[in-house]
Amino acid sequence: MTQPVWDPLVRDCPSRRLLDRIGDRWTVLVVGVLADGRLRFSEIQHAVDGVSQKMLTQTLRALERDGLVARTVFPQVPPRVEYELTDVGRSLLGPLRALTDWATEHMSGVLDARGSYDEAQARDELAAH
Amino acid sequence: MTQPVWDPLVRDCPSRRLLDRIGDRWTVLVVGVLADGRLRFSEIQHAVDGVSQKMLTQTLRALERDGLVARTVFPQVPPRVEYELTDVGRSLLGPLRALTDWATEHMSGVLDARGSYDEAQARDELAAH
DNA sequence: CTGTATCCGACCAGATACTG
DNA sequence: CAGTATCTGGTCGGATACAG
Repeated sequence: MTQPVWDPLVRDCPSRRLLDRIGDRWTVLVVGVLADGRLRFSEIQHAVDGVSQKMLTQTLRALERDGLVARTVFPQVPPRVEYELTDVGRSLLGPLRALTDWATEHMSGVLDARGSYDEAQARDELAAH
Repeated sequence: MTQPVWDPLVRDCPSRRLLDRIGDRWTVLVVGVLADGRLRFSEIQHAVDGVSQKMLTQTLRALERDGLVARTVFPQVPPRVEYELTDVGRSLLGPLRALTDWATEHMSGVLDARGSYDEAQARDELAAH
């Protein structure tokens, strides 16, 4: 018996590229803050702590290109640009929430496991002398 | 109203670090091929197309450190090492499947959106001359 | 305010060679 | 078979300066 559920992931490049996008450092966070509604560029930057202007621009462009985020420019001075999730973008919220829920639930357990592993490593290194 | 669901993601570093791990290039694929059961190192490498020995080792070590994968060494010559998901590791399969299902379902739409966006870009660049 | 352009350091990942 | 060690090119991302 093979792994039918995972075949697309392993063999099929297109779906893997989608996962690559989700995997980057800021995409999930940006989609997250856009979950509630429209936001201006500066509002997103403020909400996603630590993101640089360059990275936020790149992330939003990629999301727009993939049709997950809609960009609206208001012809004003100074400029006003607002971003919001499209229907497709919103459809990603469910799966993403499943992941973050898992992370929240298992965070402490994983952190403990890391501690134990690192302790064991330290002991082994000492024993090597 | 704030974004209560996403606050942990944006502000809480530990849970973000968990997502960072999932976001790397090979973790999801390795967890995927281990979904069915125990596998040897070489079997995993064969199943996950394109992964180098170095990256597979690093990925498996990280998963072991986090308690998502169990590593069993058989004291033989030549060595035999088997990997399998722990209970925690298996608990990640559900959320992961939600994501891959989403990717499969929306793949073509996203690809179309990319094509349209790139076309529009090309037109704009031509119009600039 | 919302970008774009450029430079540069840090990290990632592949290739290769070697070991128990 | 299952790693470790090292080198190196490429990419990511931050800082800065500047533009519309």
